[in-house]
Amino acid sequence: MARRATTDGKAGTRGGGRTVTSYDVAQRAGVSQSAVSRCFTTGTSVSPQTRERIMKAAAALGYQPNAIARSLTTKRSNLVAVVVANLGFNPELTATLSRLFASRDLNLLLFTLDHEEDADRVVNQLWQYRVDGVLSATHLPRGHIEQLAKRRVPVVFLNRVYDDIAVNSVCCDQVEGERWLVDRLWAAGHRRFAIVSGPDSSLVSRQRVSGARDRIAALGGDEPAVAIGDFTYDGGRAAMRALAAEARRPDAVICANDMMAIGCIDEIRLEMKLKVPKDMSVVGFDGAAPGRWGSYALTSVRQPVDVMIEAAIDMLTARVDNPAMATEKRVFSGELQIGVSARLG
Amino acid sequence: MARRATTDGKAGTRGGGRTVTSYDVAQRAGVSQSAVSRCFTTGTSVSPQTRERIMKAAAALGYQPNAIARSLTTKRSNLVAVVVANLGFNPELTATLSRLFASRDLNLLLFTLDHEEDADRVVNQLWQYRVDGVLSATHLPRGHIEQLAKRRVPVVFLNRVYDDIAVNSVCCDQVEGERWLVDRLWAAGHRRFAIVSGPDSSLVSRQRVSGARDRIAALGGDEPAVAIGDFTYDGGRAAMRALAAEARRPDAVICANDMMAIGCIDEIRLEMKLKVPKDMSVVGFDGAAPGRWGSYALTSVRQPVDVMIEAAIDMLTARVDNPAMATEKRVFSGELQIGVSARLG
DNA sequence: CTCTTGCCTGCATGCGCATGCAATGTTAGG
DNA sequence: CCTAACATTGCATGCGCATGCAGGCAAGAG
Repeated sequence: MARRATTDGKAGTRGGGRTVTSYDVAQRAGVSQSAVSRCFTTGTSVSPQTRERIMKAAAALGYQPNAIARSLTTKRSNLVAVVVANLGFNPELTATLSRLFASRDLNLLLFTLDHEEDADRVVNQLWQYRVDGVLSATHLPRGHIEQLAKRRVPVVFLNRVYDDIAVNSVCCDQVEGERWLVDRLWAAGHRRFAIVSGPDSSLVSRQRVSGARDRIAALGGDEPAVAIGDFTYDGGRAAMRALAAEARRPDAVICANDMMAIGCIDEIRLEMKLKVPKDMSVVGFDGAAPGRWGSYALTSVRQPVDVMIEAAIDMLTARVDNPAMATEKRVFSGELQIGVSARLG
Repeated sequence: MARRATTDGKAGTRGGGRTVTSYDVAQRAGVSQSAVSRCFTTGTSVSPQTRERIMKAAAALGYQPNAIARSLTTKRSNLVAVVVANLGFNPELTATLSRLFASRDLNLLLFTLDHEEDADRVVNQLWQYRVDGVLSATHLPRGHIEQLAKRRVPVVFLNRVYDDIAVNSVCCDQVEGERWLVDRLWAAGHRRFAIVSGPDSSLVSRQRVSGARDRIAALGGDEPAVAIGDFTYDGGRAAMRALAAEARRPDAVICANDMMAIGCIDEIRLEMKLKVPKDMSVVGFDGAAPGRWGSYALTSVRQPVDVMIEAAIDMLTARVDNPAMATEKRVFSGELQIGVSARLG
């Protein structure tokens, strides 16, 4: 009956202890291995009494189905690769992701991308593990995106959009958010704008910057000075230092994210010895936690992170079930978060 | 020859596209599947010309070995479960981990634990995926630790120690760090100490608190007032508010971590309208990034996170290779980080 | 009472790869 | 030139589970 001896004491060894397999449970329950398998698979028919006996045997032996073996046959790993950039990634992001994944029986394989060259390694790894999908909060090289598409691995981008290729994405309306900020600053009388951008390689940064700049132009304002940051606190301080050296001191600084806005505020207060927002207004973008701290109380645009992540996971799982589904972009509006870092109208 | 038709166009399907297997590569290269397998396994002998032909065929087909199938036979998944607490976890932690894992060909399965009840789910999942080891930066219930030990899954704790069971751990010397802080504060003339602890359930918090309290007592100081926080900014503010209501206003506040110290500083400055450190000194513990921001410049004890994580991974991999290895504790000294949030002697 | 359905169940097999074993070719030593 | 030792290679098999298929059984229809 048995295809092999289940008591050879060698197979299934792991550092000395045998692992319990469905065969062991089957034997103890006096049923076939298939019955055990069916018992742990949803949507299969097992009689109540059989199920009970199997469950009892399983509990007695401490049996847990081997997800690895399972995914070998089902071609579903229940693993989702999450790719984030090392620098300045949102700490709440992974926590939220993990929580939402758990409720969907998905597991999170985390990759961080320090440099673009790492993309090779990451894409290889996630392919080798046959992840069901990829959720990327960072830019991925075109070639790799195409490769994943060819292999039919669904990919959803979080706050990364590509204008030249069709990819699934969930993002926050950057342009709209910046428009809100500029409008309010303008209404309060600000006319000398400065912008602290993120790196040029970041499309989100470019969108936010052009969103702000375009609105300023539309309102008839002067072309703002731009300093380039790197999305970090130190980058924000350095950018502010650069702006301070300019001939015409700005009265409103628009930062491409909250971390840099915080850096700017510290630079303004501690080095330039000016008051925020009396002497200079500062606004950010993101809704990061430290921006809400009392010392900063940033005026910013809060991204609905939870909603966005939930939407991303939904998009992803839908495409895991149906890989042919059309690519889609979902854009959520942010929420104006009014603090005291800017004089507003 | 072939055990099955590799061209049936059905097996290996994934949403329509066939996946490339070692059989396909073997066929194209005119060798056996074993040769392909050996070619992708280190420590096996394949002649240079065979290897070249196989590699060429593999590249042409875009073949990547299936890690799932591999781990089914090797009983090594190259997956390490990382368990972190949702609240107040160190964002740099996961980034550093991910980076160090990549250099060791390990992959990171991330789990976050909101509530202790989730431990069941998490331990089940990581067991089902047959992870090679577990790295936990949060507390795990005794029962689960024992279960993992019985299953011979190596576990290493980061900054969590257990005094009643033998577990592997890497931590920072909390007591020593607090002693340094207290000594310096004492030398500067502080005598009215207050302590902001973390939750009672946190052993790290208890160690830090008793480290500080014991040193104060040893120096002959009065018993400090204690307010309980939750390791968050808001928790720190609330705790400081509670301390401010006490009859005897402290001149030095010792916080169990940096986030709460930041909260305390904001509360002192913004609500109590006092100066830090002129009117009150504040110290933290961790070396968190925001603590180094100009507005706070926390005096704290920096934990050597990189070194600790590296040590943890080393401990873990050593035990993956040799599960019988004795349990071990490695304690690293922190580094006194002097800011301007405290008057020091 | 017989035949048809439908529900459970076991059997056999495959998922993609690693590996022990045997067979082959290769080279060195005598 | 012959034999031993070695380096490669292929074959067969198993890892643990899911699933198509067919057999068995009970209930319902005629």
